Amino acid sequence: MHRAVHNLNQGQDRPIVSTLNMARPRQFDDQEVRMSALQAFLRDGYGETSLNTLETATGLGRRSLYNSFGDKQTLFLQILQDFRALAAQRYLAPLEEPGASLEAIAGVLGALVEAANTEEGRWGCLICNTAREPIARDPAVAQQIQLYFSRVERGFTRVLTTAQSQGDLPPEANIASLAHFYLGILVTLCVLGRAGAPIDTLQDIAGEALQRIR
Amino acid sequence: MHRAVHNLNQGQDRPIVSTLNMARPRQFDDQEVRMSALQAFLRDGYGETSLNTLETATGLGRRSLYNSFGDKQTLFLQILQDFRALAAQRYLAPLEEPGASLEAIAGVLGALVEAANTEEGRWGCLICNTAREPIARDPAVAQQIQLYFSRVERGFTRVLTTAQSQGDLPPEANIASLAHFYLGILVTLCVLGRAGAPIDTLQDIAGEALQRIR
DNA sequence: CTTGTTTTGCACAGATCAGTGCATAACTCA
DNA sequence: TGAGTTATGCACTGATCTGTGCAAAACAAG
Repeated sequence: MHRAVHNLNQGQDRPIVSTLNMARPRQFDDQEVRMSALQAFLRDGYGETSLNTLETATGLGRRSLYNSFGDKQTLFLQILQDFRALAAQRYLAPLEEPGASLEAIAGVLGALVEAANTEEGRWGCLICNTAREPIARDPAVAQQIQLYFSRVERGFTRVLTTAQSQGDLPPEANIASLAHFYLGILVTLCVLGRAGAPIDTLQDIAGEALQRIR
Repeated sequence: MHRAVHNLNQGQDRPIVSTLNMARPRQFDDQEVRMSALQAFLRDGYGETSLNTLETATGLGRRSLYNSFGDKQTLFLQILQDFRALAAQRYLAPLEEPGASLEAIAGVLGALVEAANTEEGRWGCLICNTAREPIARDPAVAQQIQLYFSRVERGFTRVLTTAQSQGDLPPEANIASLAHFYLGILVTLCVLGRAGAPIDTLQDIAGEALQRIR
């Protein structure tokens, strides 16, 4: 059924646990396992990802999953954090660079459209997906969603503000309003991508949205 | 537990079944039951709405549910159709009136923002919600989603086209692209509403989006 | 090799899931 | 009232769910 093979302790053994008398080492890499679990959660959502699915996705037995990551919800919270960091690095990076111009917004939207070309990219954004699940009513999960959205909004706000101060945006432009707007565009690109909309549609949306600041 | 009381055969008895020798009549109204089930599906999604939930939501026993509507998936398909009709009537109506102007678009977006003031409106759009669920991989469900999105897009296209022909839009405006854009805005309003975004945010998004044609 | 520690596989518990068989209730019509 | 028909309540099935107890496996250190 599920192989727990991997390569045993590939590379150097990291000091996972700081016990004096070391025992049986783990047969997996924490990071890899979390990435595999992320795939599963992206594909099926929290509620419909069973532990059996997680076992086959990660290659671990459920006992190892529980020992290492706690129960399903605890694991999911860790993975939400992983995703936030990953998405920030992959998509929000241009937005958060020190001297980012308005082009950074085009960069973000373009990257999202681009992502819809890959199968995994079609699975959407774990934050947006989770926002529509019952688990989103859990306070800790809701906080993760809030953290991500406000980070996105802050990124847009920063870029728009500097652009306005440099004369790339008219003084009467409403920065906060535009930031909300582009957050909305980001969300819809993820959601429609997941829904299977054709790339052209996504491109049109991004294109029209960018006209707002051009 | 669950009451199957209602009022027995309220109003005139509709000719539900065309049998010569009538038997025990149903103790519920089909339409009401489907509306209650819709609430449940909106709140928890297809995958996480159990039959127990449907029983308490509708007030019926599961045996009656199965006899009258078939299994869970069949019921859900009927309700997807109900929702399409309901949403079209409630939100898309201004868009589909014969002589609709650009103001109709503002009307649609405004109505969606408005809906986020109610608790039920916060539950989002069943189509958008379902698009993210594993059940959306079912062909019949996918078709429902497709039908709704294309109807929305067609509505926007019609209004934009007539507006352009009347000089309310510049001749170089790309109608198809704008229709995609407003479809995207519609989706993001539903999704962010569900995600609990403040009304101001939704208003900003709608407002900025409308600037594109003003 | 022995001892100590952690990981892992397996089987199980208890809950919940969708769906069904069947007896009976409830009604129409003659 | 009685016969015919449908709706409903209840208990049940088999599958699947999350989570856990326990013993054996796998390693480190002495």
